[in-house]
Amino acid sequence: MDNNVGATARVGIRDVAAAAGVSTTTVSHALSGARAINAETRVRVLDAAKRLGYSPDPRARGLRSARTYTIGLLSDTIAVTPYAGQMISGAQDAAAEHQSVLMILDSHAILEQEQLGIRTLRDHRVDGLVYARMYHQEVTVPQELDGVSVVLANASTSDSQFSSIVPDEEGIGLEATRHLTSFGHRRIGFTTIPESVPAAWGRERGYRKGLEEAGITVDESLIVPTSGDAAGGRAAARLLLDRPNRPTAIFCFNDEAAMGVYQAARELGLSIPHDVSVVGVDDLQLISLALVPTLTTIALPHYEMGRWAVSRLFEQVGAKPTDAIQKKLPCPLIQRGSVAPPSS
Amino acid sequence: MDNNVGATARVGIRDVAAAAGVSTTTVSHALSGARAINAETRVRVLDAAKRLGYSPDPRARGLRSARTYTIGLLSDTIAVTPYAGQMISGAQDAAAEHQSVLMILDSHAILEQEQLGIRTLRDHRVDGLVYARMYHQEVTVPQELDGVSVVLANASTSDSQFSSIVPDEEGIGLEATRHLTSFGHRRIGFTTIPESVPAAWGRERGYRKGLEEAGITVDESLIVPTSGDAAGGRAAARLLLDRPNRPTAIFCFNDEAAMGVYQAARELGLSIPHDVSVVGVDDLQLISLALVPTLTTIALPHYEMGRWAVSRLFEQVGAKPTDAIQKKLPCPLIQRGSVAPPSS
DNA sequence: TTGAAAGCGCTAACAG
DNA sequence: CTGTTAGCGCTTTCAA
Repeated sequence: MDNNVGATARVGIRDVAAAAGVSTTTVSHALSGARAINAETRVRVLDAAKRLGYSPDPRARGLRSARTYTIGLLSDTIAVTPYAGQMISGAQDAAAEHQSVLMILDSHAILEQEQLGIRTLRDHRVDGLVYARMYHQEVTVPQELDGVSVVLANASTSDSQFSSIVPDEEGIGLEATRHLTSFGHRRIGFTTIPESVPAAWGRERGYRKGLEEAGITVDESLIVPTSGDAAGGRAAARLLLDRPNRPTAIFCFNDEAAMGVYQAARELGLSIPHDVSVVGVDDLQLISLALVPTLTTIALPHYEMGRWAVSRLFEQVGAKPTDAIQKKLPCPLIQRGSVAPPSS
Repeated sequence: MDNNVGATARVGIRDVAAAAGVSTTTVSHALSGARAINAETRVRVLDAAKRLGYSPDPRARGLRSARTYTIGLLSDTIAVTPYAGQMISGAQDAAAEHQSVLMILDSHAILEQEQLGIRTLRDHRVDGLVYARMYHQEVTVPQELDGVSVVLANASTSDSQFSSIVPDEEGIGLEATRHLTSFGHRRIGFTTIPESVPAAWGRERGYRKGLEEAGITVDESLIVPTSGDAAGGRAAARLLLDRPNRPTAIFCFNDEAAMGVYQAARELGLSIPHDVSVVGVDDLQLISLALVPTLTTIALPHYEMGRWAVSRLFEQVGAKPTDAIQKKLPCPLIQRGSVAPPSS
């Protein structure tokens, strides 16, 4: 009866029911598996559904049952780095496995926008919410999220009721340092950032631990806090390399800083990896693969974090708050061309 | 009656109606403005709604009316570059202005995934769909999208019924070349990519036009197709710079290639911008701001494209196919440190 | 200017 | 194992 010209009317559950000669209830259950159905009947229904190209309207579904087949992703910034894309990608893949879709909202790190975003996502009755940060941070989950199932990605919180996933920052420092000591380096510089964030103190702790393991006393003058970009890395490297008894290797806070270290080394007439070895963090391939020599670096698992967070959301349905998991993800070291044994 | 322990029942339109002493119909209209309401009554309703923190359930709304307050964004890759984030960000901002939310789906450039994505987005009854590419391409809009309101972002198609937005590639080549000739350069190299895509032939056409404008005959040997990454740029620059009568400036297909040009120049003992000027395309700040000297480059307006596409979707409601707009966005040249007058 | 009633497409509760 | 009935929270007729 609803034969609009041009637009084919969407096939609904009733069409399938009619085609299969059963009630809509049976169709619903045959498709969802919510209750036992005669094998033959099921086949008939599934068949009709497939033939007609039927798939249920998630809105109607959600209106009646609790679920909307929709997951919210609320982050502070998605525009700046390639990380965001990977995290979104992981989250989306996990959501798809559960027949769900991602609703993405970026607060641009503005409180007001965040609250608006929460409101919007709540209005849409998302089944769960990933509260994500682009740079590993400690956060407090906004009150407005009360009653919503939340998992933190690349962020942690003191409130133990929330599941969260973050990179193992200490492990990053440890791996990088171990890698360098295993090549025989004993004077290893570390460019870090001045902010007191998990990435900074975690990596530093790992760095210290790695030196300790190798029986090396930490030389505090080898730890240089600067900005976490190329300019910062360049400045730090100048400080470290332009002096007697310079380090034979530098562990950089991130790949951008490593790029700056390359620049400084060049300016000082030092070659990488022959005169100085370099390890970065992030594996921003735009940089790590472009540098000459290519950069040995530790990859941050943004895809995995996004994926895990959403999967956790689904597992978490009906779980007690005490079941929350705080996960630290190990980060792989990608061996490339910027590390060699010390030459001296 | 629905006093669950812990969970506050959501306030619905009925609660507002009761509080304001009117029918749900009146509340609906007072909030949507769909029909005239007595001024006092309206105030009373709006007041009650605000006090109770009411906002309508978009699913229920969508079930009854046509709209879902949801826009789909289907792209080929969101994981690799920072572009994606900017495009998403722009799209999201535009959606928010229309009280809508973005549902993002990434096909990972796999046909099967794309079809699944379309299916999902259709199931969710998105009000419109942005069909996006991360690199400017010519595409054919999949048949499965029939009946859905579609706008293309960073992609164009021969089918004139679709609105689309792409960067003005010819303008990019023209601007870059003009900028260089305005500094007095007359031998200008161009590193491009071998693929026959709009970005390649568009920028080349602009480059030729720019030279022509300045009364310079094109030297075909100055046009070098390679891969559009640092390695490619490096190889191309070696070819261009390591010979007599070398160009005094190079226009690079993108910032990554420009990074390679920097490397080659260094290896050949040439300084930028003194011996060679360089212009890139993309303004990937990870690179353009990190290079020494900073890179003069042309920014690709991904944020704007995302934003425009979604805005267009909303304008388009009820428009005839003949109203479709194919837009080319001019791209701003960002002047930084890599261009100077030729030294010779 | 307002309200009552119907119904969007589905699933849950309640029969049988 | 299956069907009938009710109703999720809204907006849209239709009627006053």
